[in-house]
Amino acid sequence: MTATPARVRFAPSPTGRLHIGGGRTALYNYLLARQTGGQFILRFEDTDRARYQPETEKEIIDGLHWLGIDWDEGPDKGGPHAPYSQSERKEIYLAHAEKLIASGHAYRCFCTAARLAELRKRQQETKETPRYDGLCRTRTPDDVAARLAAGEPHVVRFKMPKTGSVTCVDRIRGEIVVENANLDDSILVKSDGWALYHLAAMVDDREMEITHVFRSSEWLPSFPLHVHIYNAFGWDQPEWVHLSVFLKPSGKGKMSKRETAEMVEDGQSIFLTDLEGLGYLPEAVNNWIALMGWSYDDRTEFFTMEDLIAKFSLDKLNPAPAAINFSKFDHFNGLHIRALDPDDLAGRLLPFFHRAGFEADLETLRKITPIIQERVKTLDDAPEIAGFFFKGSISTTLEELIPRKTTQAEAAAIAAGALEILERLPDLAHDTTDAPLRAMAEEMGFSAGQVFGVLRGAVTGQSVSPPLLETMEILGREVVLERVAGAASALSS
RNA sequence: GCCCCCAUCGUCUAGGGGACCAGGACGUAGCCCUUUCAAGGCUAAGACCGGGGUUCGAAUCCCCGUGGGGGCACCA
Repeated sequence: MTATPARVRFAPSPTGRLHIGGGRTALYNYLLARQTGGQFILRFEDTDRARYQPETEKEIIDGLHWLGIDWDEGPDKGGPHAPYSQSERKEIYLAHAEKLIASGHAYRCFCTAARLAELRKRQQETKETPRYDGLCRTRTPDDVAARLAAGEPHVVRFKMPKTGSVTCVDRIRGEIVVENANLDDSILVKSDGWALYHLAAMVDDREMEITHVFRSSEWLPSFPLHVHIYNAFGWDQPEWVHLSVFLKPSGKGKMSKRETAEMVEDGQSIFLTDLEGLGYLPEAVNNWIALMGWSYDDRTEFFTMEDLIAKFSLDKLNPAPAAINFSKFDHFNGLHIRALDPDDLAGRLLPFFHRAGFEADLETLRKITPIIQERVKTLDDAPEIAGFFFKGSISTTLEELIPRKTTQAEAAAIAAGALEILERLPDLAHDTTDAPLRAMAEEMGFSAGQVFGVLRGAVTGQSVSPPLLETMEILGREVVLERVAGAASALSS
């Protein structure tokens, strides 16, 4: 797909943790930039100094890097339109606000916060739509000058036309026509001199030559305002792309702060920087979130980053909100785990064994990985399944040593018989142990399952394990014989 | 209350007038494979929100209703 290079940006505000919704917005931006050979820009919208949380800037950067998303311009690496943090661009916004005032598209408003609160309260009581009543809209230049000279605090408001309508074009939804009479005189610059999103983001997108504005559909209500602002400056509109929001798994509304916190306690999370620790692969996260609101065709669902870059298309974006589906997430994680080169997987597994308290080494893990690769859904499953490989000794209960439909005496006979066979074999490679053990089962009148069951319990201490013969091969002769002997004596007592 | 958006299986979705008694995926159930557990294969149940139009013909286009979602800050 060839297109003109897109200049896109991900512009989070460092006021909270980065979740999968933001991750998806960043991903789509990134995909379009890489697909078209354009640029992807990271910008921090940190004009709200009260809600600013510096540590979330690092979290955003770490989260995006983990996903494999990198940017061409940003606060941490500069670029032709630096600075890339809005807190450093205050004067630019102020200058633009002045332009708007001069051209009659904005005005200074001296109403106090108290009056505004009072106004809003009254409007709510009379069930009117809460909005500014326009008191300062018609002040004379002399009046304004006098108040300015007196140092009266004021904000700058957009002078919304009272009549007519505005047509907003969204890439996903098409034309949205809104009556100007329904729109408010929104504040553009606060009394402390900081620009609000409405002004700052528009100015930055323009200055940074952004071609496609990806943002959450939560912005749809102020979309008309933003179109008006662009028009007031005489600028051409960018492509506006309003992404549908993510709904909680039940599909009933957005995830609340409290619910996301509860989720973390339950060992699940929508925060990017939690997902790594929970054993998810960034490849799976990308695949999963890319498909929430976007599709390729009627059957392809497995995508690598390269696939996504090649196949992403604005035309296939879906306007409807999507409920988060964690079981599908697990499914994708499994697919990507199985698609990994085993040595690569072993390297990713290592920290999970260490964290679970096992003194695992990469060399042994590389031997184990092929037999557990298709058994783990998340990386943190692995120590549970294969931790016994790194235990000096295992403790088994009689229950674990006796398979179903088998008596203790039978299990004891199996253990003793198997021990005898294994001791005589030159090595415990899985293809040398296979035939003798099966032959023994037949001679003794047991099913292979019974024999393997006893040995599984003896060797792994678990009733569920990776394939037994391969497991014994990796464990080694000494350990296997010791454990089987231990089981034989336990069973015969 | 007002404004805006959306509407296909439980969930994510394909579908853009006839190719659809609606396809795929997750999940669920069953079977096969099998030393356990997985993985894999096969099968099953499961949806076009309702009502009007337009049309020879509508899941697809239009209108109304209903339902769901989002927003109404000197937050973003």
